[in-house]
Order: sequence, then structure tokens, then C-alpha cells
Amino acid sequence: MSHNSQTFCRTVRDRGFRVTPQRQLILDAVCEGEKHTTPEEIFERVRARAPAVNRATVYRNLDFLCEMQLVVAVQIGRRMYYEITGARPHHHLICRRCGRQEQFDQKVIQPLINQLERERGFRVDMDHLALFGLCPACRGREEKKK
Amino acid sequence: MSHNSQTFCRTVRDRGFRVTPQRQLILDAVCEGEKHTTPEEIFERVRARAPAVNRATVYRNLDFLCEMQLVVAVQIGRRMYYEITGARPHHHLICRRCGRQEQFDQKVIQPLINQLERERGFRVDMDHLALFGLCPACRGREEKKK
DNA sequence: ATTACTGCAAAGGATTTGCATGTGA
DNA sequence: TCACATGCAAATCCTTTGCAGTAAT
Repeated sequence: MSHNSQTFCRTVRDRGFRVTPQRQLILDAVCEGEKHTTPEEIFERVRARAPAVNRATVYRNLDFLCEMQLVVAVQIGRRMYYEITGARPHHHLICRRCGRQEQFDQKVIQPLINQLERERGFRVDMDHLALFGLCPACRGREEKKK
Repeated sequence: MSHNSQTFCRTVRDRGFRVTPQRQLILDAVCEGEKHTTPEEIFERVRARAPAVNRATVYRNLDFLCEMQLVVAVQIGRRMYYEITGARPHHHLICRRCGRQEQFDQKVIQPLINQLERERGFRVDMDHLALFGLCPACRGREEKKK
């Protein structure tokens, strides 16, 4: 994953905010993650390049980048994770046994969203869903145990 | 909502654990909640009847009651909530604007679960899903603003 | 008589805040 | 220039833990 530096600068400046080295490093650090990344990991990546950057700055900028919609926040378990805003919305399947993470497409849950809207008038924010369960491999292992 | 005191005592003792006044009060406090309840609210309810009970005891027993499957934990936002194990599995719709909470039935998401199992081999734990969005009333209000 | 359970106090991790200083536009 | 951003330290929130004493079976 990566981001376009030009887009970043324009997005930020057009809304009256400032482009700072910290902000750029933090956005870069989010991009480096293969999947979603914790604030702590982002902090470490940034610090490897710029040791003076503070943890609070990381938190503040993750919020900021989410507001700019350049980054999305995913909640998994009790923790927040961050990833670069992708071309297509997707969701996560996380194996509770081996921790493996897969993705699945928005279209899989679109019928559910439509149904809740149609029948209940409720418009669900389905940004980034993280569902826990057992992956195929671990299902096999669980069944062997019995 | 309520629970059966006999069932509670048997469930606990049969597995080699003990029935204590704190445990009973905490289970009662979970039942008092119309919907799901925070540990803090449960602590307050218990304390109204037995001021000496400690907050740590509440946390320990909520875990314990979950293991006994007498109570279920729901994660909403970053927080944990607890409710008495109900007859029928259900999920939650939470309005991000007014905070109102509705429920919806397991059958609404069953097709999604089936699909993920069929197509990906992934068996999702869909204990208690909490979905955020806009309720009908707040959708109206949001549209007025524009 | 065991040993599970409790209360207390302290520790813990993740995140947020106030404030003085620094810096991008 | 001057409002936005940062670094620092302390505060906050929710939850967990160690330990000594208590109570359920």
C-alpha cells in the first residue's frame, strides 16, 4: 500500500491545516503496514526515522488522518488499528485460534445493510467490520481434538 | 429479564465453585439492566445493597459468570457490556447520534454467516454483534441539516 | 479443613490532556 | 505574523493483579 504525496498535501492544506514532517512520517508508517497496524507499531516505525517524535503526536495525527479520510480506523477486540484508506471497502475475518487475518469484500455484507435499511430504517455504518471465528485450517484442528 | 436462583446454584456448585452473596448480587444486578450494562453500573447497583463489595470482585465475577455461560459479554465501541444470557441470540443496532439501542434477530445475519462458511470455510463467531449507524429519527435530522 | 473467594491497594496499558514552545503558510 | 502543531509530563479511564485474610463446602 502507498499514498500519493501530492494528494496528501492538497487534502490537508485545502482544509486549512498544515503539512508537517511528523504528519508525513505517520502517514508513511501507516502505509508500511501490510494489514492494519497499532498506534504503538506506527510510533516505532516513525521513531526509527525521527527519534524525537512523541507518542501523543502519533495519536493526535491518527485521529487527524482519519478525519481527513486518508486513514481508516478498525476496532479489533479492544484495540484500535489503522490502515490506509483503500480503493475498495473491505472487512476482516480473524481467526481466534491462530490469529490469521483474511479480508472479505463489502459486497458480502451489502445485502445485510440493505435489509436493515429496508426493514428497520436503520442506516448502518459498515466501515470496517472485524469478525472473529475459526479459519478452515483451525476448524480441522478443533475437530481432531474431539 | 431474570434468572433462576436454583439453576444458578447448581451450575456453580456442580463445577466445583462456590455460591457467594457477592456472586448472587452481581448476577441480580446484571438482570436488572434493561439492556446491556457496564461493569460500573453493575458495581453501583450492587453497592446500593451491599456497600462493602469491591469493584475488583465485580470484574472477577463478570468473567466468572461468562465462563459459566450465565452472562454474555458484548463489546460496544471500546467498552464491555454485560447481559443475562437470553433465550434467543440477538444483536444490537446503536445510533451514533442519539445513542438509542435496538435489537435485531440472529436470523437477519444467518445468511451472511452461511455464506462465509460456504465460500470461505470460515466459521464466524457471531455472539453478539453491535453495529453503529443512524436510526430512522436521526436520519431525518441529518437530512434537514443539509 | 481445605482452598475458593474477597477486599484492598497498587500496578497496568492505552489513550488523552494542559500548557509552553516551536513552526508552516 | 499567528494559528496550527508539537513535545513533555501528568492525568485519565478501565481493568487486572498480588497478597493477606475470610468464608463456603
